[in-house]
Amino acid sequence: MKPGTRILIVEDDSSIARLVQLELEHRGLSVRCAYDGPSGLKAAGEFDPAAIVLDIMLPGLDGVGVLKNLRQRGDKVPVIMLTARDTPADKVHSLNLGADDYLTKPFDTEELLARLKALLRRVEGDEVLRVADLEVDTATREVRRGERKVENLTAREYELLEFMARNPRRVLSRDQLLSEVWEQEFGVETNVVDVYIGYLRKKIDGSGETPLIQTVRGVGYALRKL
Amino acid sequence: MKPGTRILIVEDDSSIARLVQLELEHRGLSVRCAYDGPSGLKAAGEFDPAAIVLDIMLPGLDGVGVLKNLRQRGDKVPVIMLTARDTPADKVHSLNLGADDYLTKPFDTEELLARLKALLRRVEGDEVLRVADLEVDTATREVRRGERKVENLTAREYELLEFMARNPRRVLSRDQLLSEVWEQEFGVETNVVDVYIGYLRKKIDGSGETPLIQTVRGVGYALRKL
DNA sequence: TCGTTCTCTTAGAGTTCTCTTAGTATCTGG
DNA sequence: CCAGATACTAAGAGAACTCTAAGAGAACGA
Repeated sequence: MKPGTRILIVEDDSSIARLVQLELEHRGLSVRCAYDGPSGLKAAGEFDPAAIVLDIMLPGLDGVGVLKNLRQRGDKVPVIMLTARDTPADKVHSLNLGADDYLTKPFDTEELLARLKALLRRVEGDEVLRVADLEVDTATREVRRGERKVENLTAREYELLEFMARNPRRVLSRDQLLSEVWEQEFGVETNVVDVYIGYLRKKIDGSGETPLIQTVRGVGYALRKL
Repeated sequence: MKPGTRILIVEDDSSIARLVQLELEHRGLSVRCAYDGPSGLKAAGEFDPAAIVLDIMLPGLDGVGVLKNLRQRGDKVPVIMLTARDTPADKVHSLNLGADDYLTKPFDTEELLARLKALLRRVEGDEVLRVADLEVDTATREVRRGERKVENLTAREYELLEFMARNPRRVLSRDQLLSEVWEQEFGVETNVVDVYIGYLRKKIDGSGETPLIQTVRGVGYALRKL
């Protein structure tokens, strides 16, 4: 998530809104809050957020109404819906019409963060990362090595590769990879990074090409031409 | 986290300060403590730390005041705030003032370490150290001597070279190198430094170039053009 | 539900690195 | 120029590191 990315929270319970705001700002995001449907809609226009966290239950105009309105005026901003546990099923289903994700209250802030992150990644990163003749299309998650298309990367393998491609040439320590790709605190004793590097090598470097994934003994790994 | 990185702890509870100090020093960091706001400010100026761990509650001048002062005089040193209770006002306040992260007491030392590490990584950046025609890229750990790329430096060799490149022209004693690169206490009887200087010379100075690694008889070694 | 795929752990083999030892070379002061 | 001090080098043992195969359990999809 790029620092300064704008997030709009539309939520009538101001203490929940506040909590979420603090957590997001802590991550470097720029946050604005609205406390009812109409002002939420207005803020969506003026603030031009990269994503919206939208409560279903709202005074004035409810979340579904806000969403419908947004889509009608052609706004494709990604939206995460917050639904109370007892929200009728048909309402939840109607989310499929235009929400990108939803969360049931009460929710874990970590959970919201994770989904937001995923959502933003889908939207903000339509870059193609290039390292030597390796291409990683972050929008479609397609990977090519020269002419050859690399198929069947699993989710974890892809994330590892993308992170490395975002930091080309740099030597990345196992701790760094663990915390960035696996979101584990460092100090955990595991060799899962080594194993996944092995998997990637089979798929990326495994067809007689000059290897791009380098081991830096005693430190970690780097993605680069030798 | 590079060994020898200077960290300043400003915390009035000396037992907490002590605990943190011990943990950090154990990781090879160089730590100084201050126990009130004004002396914290002073230490920030004199000690020139790479990061500051700053308690909000302090006698004399509180953490927010210290931070404000630092920023006013243009000091961009990264700061982690320690907040006693989970007071949102404090969080927001300090983050707005330019704190880089915060932790709520009581906190886990591991947690602090993790955040410190992340912070330093963000700041430390990718320097390229240069001594004469020798280049040491600390991000990629690539080393060049003029046009020639120096390959196959082992971890220890690289660390020694990087440390010397960070202290160019300075004569470094064996004890100094032992404690900074090997993290050994003084007085150990070993000639491992000599041996590694020898390895480095083969790889750095070994191809007919004018030698950069000088022996200073009776004292130690220096990295410099003669 | 059942079978498949994915993730992560474990453990052992092979490799590379580190550091010690011991012997040789070089320097310096007298 | 010699003797003692200091620095350098080669070789090897043991430790540390990395890679891989195999498999258990979780997650996923039909």
